[in-house]
Amino acid sequence: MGVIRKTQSVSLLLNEFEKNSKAISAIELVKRLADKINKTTVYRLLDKLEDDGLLHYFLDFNGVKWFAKCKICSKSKHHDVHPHFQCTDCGIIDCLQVKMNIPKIPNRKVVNSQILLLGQCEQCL
Amino acid sequence: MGVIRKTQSVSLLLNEFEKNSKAISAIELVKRLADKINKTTVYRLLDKLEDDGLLHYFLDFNGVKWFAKCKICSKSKHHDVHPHFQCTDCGIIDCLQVKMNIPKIPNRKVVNSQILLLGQCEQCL
DNA sequence: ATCTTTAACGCAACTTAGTTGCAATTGCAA
DNA sequence: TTGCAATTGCAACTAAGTTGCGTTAAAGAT
Repeated sequence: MGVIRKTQSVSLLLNEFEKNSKAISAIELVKRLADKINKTTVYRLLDKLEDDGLLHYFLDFNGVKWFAKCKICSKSKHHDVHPHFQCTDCGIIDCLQVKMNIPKIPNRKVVNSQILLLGQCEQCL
Repeated sequence: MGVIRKTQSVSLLLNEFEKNSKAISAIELVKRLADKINKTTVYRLLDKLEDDGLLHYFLDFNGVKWFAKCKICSKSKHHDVHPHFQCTDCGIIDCLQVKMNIPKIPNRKVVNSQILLLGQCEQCL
């Protein structure tokens, strides 16, 4: 991985993330780009862009993969560990720019975390 | 849902959770019980036991469903919202009996959370 | 103890997110 | 503009989980 060519597919895909700052599910991306990019290519590009630190991903309440733009990540490591918020009514997901305190666990070494908060978003309240 | 009969399948399934207090993935349970209970039945029972408050479930790092015994849940609601810890080396998952502080998010109502901590367990350190 | 009801079960076929192998194409550097 | 490795599309596959339906078996009633 690492080097990535500036192909049409790459810009089409990244363009989807420029529209707004919300996260987008892989499924949704495949649908949106169905007539322009093959499903396989979408998944492969998402993996690559994640690997290169341009996107990060996480799983929603149903185990579906979502992607969002990285803000402070580098190629070598995803530093941008933050919670995500999913609205249980409309399904939308946001990255939350809040710090959460990860407790020390005796006899274990915690190196990463996945935090999904569920509830109702501004629109649905 | 609600009423559950004390069938052989139910006791076989619950018996798996009596062996120790670790969480078990649905996949693992299907495998372990393959020659005694049909796959469909395992999934249906897990759903029902979850519904009845005897088990709770969550998703691991790969989106796989895991189940564990509930300690303070009732039929009507899962109160037992706690983080889970998954070892990235051996894959084992524990329920953590620690309280995590869920931050208030402006303009949103947080009603639930899924927190997965990743790292190395006591055995693998 | 036997009957009756209906929840629970097994089986096969299905759904769907995501992956793999491979041949064809294309970006890009020489 | 040529060569070649990276990228892409296609078709077929994988695997977790679900659905429909006919059969079996708990458990209360007789």
